[in-house]
Amino acid sequence: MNDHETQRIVTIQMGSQANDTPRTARHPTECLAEDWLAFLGHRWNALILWHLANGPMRYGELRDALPGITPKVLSERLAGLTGRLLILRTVSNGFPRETSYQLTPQGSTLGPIVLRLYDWAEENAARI
Amino acid sequence: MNDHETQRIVTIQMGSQANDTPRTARHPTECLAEDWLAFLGHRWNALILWHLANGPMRYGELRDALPGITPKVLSERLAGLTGRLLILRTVSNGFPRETSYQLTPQGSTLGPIVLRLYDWAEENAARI
DNA sequence: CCGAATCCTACATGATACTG
DNA sequence: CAGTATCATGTAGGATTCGG
Repeated sequence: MNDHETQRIVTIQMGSQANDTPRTARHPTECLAEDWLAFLGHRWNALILWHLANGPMRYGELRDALPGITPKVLSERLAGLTGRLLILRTVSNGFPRETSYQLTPQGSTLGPIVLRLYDWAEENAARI
Repeated sequence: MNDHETQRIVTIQMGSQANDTPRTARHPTECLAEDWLAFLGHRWNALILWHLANGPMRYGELRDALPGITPKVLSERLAGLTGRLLILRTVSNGFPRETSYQLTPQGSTLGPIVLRLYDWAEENAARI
């Protein structure tokens, strides 16, 4: 199993650098914002949330909405987002299988924040 | 060189991306927020901005304030932040040389946004 | 004091093929 | 349809050393 998207609890503000927690893909961080920025900075993650903001989507729909993403990476991202409780996975028991993903309440609250960043970028840094 | 650039057509309302811009991110993105998330998600970047929020700091001060960072990486980050006009670099002509970094107006406006993410994380995702 | 120049490794991402 | 399993590769981030 490939899990370079493990979760972890980070101490807020210069906590003791406890290494007893499972390490994440990158490096131990002390700041929650830093940690989430790293997570959201991973490719596709923010985009997936963006798409799901309009309502639930199936795996195939997401794949089609994200041209260039590979099934492996899409699975990884969905698992990561699910693990962080930003999205919810629902599987039907029919055939063919239908898996649906939708934002959790927490995932929804994240949208406006990213939106702010987007607005800021448009205003202040549209051209780098 | 990596030439298997998949062409993507997603248009979320993106800022046109100049190809001559120093792409610090791993991949070309179409969304400004996505791009900035990737940038800010790079290790140390947000933390450097955080530290500079309290006022100008010298290279050595930053290095000491960021335990574990190597001079190379610190230079890279400072260059990246400078290139994106988030911080300003000032060099004195004395000896020994004194280089000072401070937030630009744009860099300052970014702070509150990251703060929002921090608050969100504390509320909704403190324990993953 | 403030970096630049090398070298190195882990990880993030992708390509491709295959399965319940 | 909704994913795994392998395999490959660029690059981010770090260790170390040297220079102005």
